[in-house]
Amino acid sequence: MEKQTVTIYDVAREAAVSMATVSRVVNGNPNVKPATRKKVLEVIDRLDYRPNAVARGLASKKTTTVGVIIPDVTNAYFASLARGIDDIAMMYKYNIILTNSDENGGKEVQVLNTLMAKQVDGIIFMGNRVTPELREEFKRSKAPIVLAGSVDAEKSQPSVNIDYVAAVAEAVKNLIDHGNQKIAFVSGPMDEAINHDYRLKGYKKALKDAGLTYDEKLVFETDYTYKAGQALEPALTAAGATAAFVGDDELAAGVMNGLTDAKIDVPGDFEVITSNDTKLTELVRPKMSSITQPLYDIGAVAMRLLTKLMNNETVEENTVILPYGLMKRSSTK
Amino acid sequence: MEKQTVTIYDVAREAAVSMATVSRVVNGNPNVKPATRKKVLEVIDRLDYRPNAVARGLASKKTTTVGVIIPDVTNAYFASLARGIDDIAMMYKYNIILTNSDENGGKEVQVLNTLMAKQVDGIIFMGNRVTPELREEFKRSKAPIVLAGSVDAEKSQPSVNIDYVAAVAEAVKNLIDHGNQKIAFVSGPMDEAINHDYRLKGYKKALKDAGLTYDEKLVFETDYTYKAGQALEPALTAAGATAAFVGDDELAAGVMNGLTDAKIDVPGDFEVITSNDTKLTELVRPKMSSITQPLYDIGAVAMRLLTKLMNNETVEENTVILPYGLMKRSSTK
DNA sequence: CTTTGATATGAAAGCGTTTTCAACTTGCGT
DNA sequence: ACGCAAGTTGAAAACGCTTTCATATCAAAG
Repeated sequence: MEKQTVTIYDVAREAAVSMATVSRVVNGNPNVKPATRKKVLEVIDRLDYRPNAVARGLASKKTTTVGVIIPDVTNAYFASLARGIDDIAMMYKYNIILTNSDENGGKEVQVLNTLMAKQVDGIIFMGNRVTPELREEFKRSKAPIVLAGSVDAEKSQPSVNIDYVAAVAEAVKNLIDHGNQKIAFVSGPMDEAINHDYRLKGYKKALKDAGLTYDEKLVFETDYTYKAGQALEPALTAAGATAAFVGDDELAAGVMNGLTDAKIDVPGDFEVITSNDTKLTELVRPKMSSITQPLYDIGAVAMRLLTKLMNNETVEENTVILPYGLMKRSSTK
Repeated sequence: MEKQTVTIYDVAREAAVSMATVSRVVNGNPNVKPATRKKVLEVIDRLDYRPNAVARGLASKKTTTVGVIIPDVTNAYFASLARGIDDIAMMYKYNIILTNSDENGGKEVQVLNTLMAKQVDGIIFMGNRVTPELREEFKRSKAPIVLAGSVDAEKSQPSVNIDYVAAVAEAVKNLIDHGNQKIAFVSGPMDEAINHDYRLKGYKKALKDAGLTYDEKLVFETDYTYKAGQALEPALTAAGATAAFVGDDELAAGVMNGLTDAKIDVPGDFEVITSNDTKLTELVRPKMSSITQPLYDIGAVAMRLLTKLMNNETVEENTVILPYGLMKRSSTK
């Protein structure tokens, strides 16, 4: 009793027209006499005909599906972008194939290949470690690819981001203005372009602008986890830091709570400012000051840009920079 | 200069074999002489041939793609499930089409239809408001559907969950054991089966078991947002509650912070216990006691179950109940 | 009534695979 | 040398749609 599928052929027969005509009414082609359109529509309704998107994809070479490579959906920052992406995708009648990469180069290459095999019309990539192999695969792709909230030092692809170096510089300057001389730079893996080539640069710039000297001992490289942040307290104190810029909100919550647990008052004795302005910043006490980013919009704009690219529209600027801000909450003075 | 795609036909020609043979080696069919397999493999490598999954899907009627309907990726609870789903999917060579529904019935029906149009091999549904129309669509689907971390009062579909009523009952009992007489039940929308038919039942059961009477005034229905929780403090105090069971972690963080901001000591003057055991419970101060759920596993097991269903394997039990626990942290005595 | 330029329609060729079925080889036992 | 089963291969028919191109149809113009 396998459920029977009704095809365009069945509709054509019942409506006494050709497949071509059925196809036309299904696709809203205007070259159909209203009377026959009505007739076909009735049959479609009666038979409950639903076009097979796979067959459609094969015939038209368009799948109305885009691939999205995300480090980890469980990360609030990327999840927000993903939401923006999906909403705009839906608005333009696309669906999203979502895959977690864990920023693992091998997995990324593999995933990219299966996405291409599935003939996605475009790809949105999130992740800050664009390896040469990956860049090679990007080039090979016939589907346009845009980076969202992610940078590639080589700028090999269209992308949408904020100005990370300016944002970080401003955040750090803020800390400096509060009288801090020893400001820690707490970062995720340094082999990620965003940390090494952008945030760190912003950090150094702020230091330099203020006449402070850069001290490697104030740079702390860890992974993006709450635990890692929490465990950082002894090292932070030992280094004599009185403030910290942190590259991820969950990580920042960790360092803040670690500090607090060690009876160090935030922001009284130690200020911390974070980067992503996810919901988390408001949930935690004290609330965390943060660089603000239009998270949802980064995703949304990236997807919008992708639709243009898929549509072969000429696009004025391939790398779009969205505005950032600084939100003072309670983890800074 | 449109990039040229190489097809199975090209490979066949170059290797001087038939398409059928190429297809066999690509699909690992053993009925191929090692020598010709080698020859074909070489050509595939030389031409960089990549099978077109869409054509494959049309011919084989399998897309190795499953649809996932999620209320909101931005919600930590569902995001965790999604991660479990994707990992297992990848393990079984499936991809995920992810769509946010906002638990909106109309959107859900529509999304379900496009998923079916795309010929997904199966569907995982998250959402606790299974409307009759939706149930109707479920039935119509030829692809198996399993609910993950979501209940349908009618139990119309395979699903994986924890025993919500027992879990909530235990959590509330815990509060009662601490001497609380007036325990608030803070819940998301009551038209969601999980709230009305499960959690509330558990709440009432615990009350009854302890000889306490159920008081509607202690039931607070809101939406699942931090703000909503935070705004609840006056009402909570007015009702004379000294403890609360909350149905969502972000919501719980809101009520806790609202209480704290109003100088009400948690857990000293007011205890709160939450439901989902997401990361959030650990980030917030005091850390929140919670029902623990194997979030990742709920997703993973749901996906695993789906693979069996898609494979027409006979499955012993269609509705699987995973174990829950109670984690005492610092928001309860 | 014929011509003409839209406007509607249909036939059929793909799209790139899988799969069925028949046919062809081999190796062996006798 | 013969017969046969097992192992290999290819031809061709799907799969369900879009799209091109030719053919009809039709209203208005001559």
